[in-house]
Amino acid sequence: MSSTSSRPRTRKPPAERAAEIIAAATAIAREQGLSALTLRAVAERAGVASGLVAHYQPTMDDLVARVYADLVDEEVRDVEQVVGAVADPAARLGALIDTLMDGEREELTVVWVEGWAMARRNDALARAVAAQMERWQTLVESIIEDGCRTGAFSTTEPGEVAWELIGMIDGLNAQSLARGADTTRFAARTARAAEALVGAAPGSVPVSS
Amino acid sequence: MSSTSSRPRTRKPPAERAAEIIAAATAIAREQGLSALTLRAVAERAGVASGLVAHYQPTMDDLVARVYADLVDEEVRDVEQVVGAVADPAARLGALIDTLMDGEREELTVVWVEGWAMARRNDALARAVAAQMERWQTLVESIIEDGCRTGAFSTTEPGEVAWELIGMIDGLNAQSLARGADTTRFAARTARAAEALVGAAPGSVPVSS
DNA sequence: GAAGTAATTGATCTAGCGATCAATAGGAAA
DNA sequence: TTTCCTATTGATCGCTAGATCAATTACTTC
Repeated sequence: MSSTSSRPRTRKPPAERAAEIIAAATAIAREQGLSALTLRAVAERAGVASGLVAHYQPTMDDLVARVYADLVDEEVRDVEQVVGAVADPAARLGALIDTLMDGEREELTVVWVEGWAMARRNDALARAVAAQMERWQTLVESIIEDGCRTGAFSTTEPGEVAWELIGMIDGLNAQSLARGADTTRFAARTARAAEALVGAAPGSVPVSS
Repeated sequence: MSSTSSRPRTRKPPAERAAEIIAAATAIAREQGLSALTLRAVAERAGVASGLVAHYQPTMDDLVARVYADLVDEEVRDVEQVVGAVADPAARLGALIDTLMDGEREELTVVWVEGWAMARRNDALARAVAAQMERWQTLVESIIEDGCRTGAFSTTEPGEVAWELIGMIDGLNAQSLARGADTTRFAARTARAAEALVGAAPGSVPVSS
């Protein structure tokens, strides 16, 4: 009667297994937020014993930071692509606002907000949050600089204005998360505010809504 | 040798004790955030057995929501007072931006951000967050309406603009929390954006920085 | 002064967390 | 085939969380 029903073992190359575990963690974070990332939840999702997760990710704090960085990195790349398809700086700024406020990013807003909150108790995550914010800032700053070069925009501090724009958009997304309201209807107004900040003519930054 | 060193009991009127417990919880939340609100931490702070906290606050979720509501309520009243001392609508809007971005409210920004994150797993807190956001919105909307009445502002949707302003300011405060950067230097720029949103003349909303 | 009410205590229960580790077994190398 | 390495397992440790409750005791009432 020694029917110890043990899980069938499948041995994989370490790199592959490690990738699977991170993929499982990323999927959980996307669906349920960073706070749902527990050792056991990730193990179950990956179809693996909890000890194996710990083997590949010695501390959960690091895994959370890694997943956060991966998710935001993916989003930044996505937005870079959307925005890169538009040539005119003003239109590009409009496309940025559009895509960041189209309501399709609520999953990532959860991650973003939880990142802010959890970073206070997780140093690795705090570093990841800071790093990803700077990626955003760099992206936005380059759009503003382009606009200044073509004369569409006019500001002496594109870097600071970029931070301000990011803060605004993040805040509006966080608010829509908390209120269950739609962000889309703020896009046009945000474009007007953005024009004031970058020194563009009123109405020159187009949004699709 | 029956020296069971038990805590000396002090019996108080239920209302007084309940108030003490809430005060202890509020102090912890202010200093360390909402996530530091544990049954035992509150009990220790209040100088009381853990069971007594549970006696007065049957669930921690409710206590967290209550503390959140109290803290934000206090802040709203404070801002109402600051802003109420200014007669001119444009100056009042400037005073609002000033006081919300003077960097003295980092403690409450932590509470605010944690509220967003924790509300997803705490229904009572979610309701409190929604309620407090509406208080802010009402406050800002009334300023905008005043400005429209005097002709200083011009917008057909003061309520929507109020939501937008709140989102912007919250986002910038959250950002400064995450980056460890100063919010103050964004105040002037935020005033420019606010002018665009409420339909005020550029430079008409004054900030002290 | 006695009796009763209820405020208060602290131990205890269940549940979940991250982390650790001896034991097991898959698969490559000899 | 046999040997060896290590990927993998699952039990377990220590800790903290919220919640529960019988026992205790301070205070009110009669």
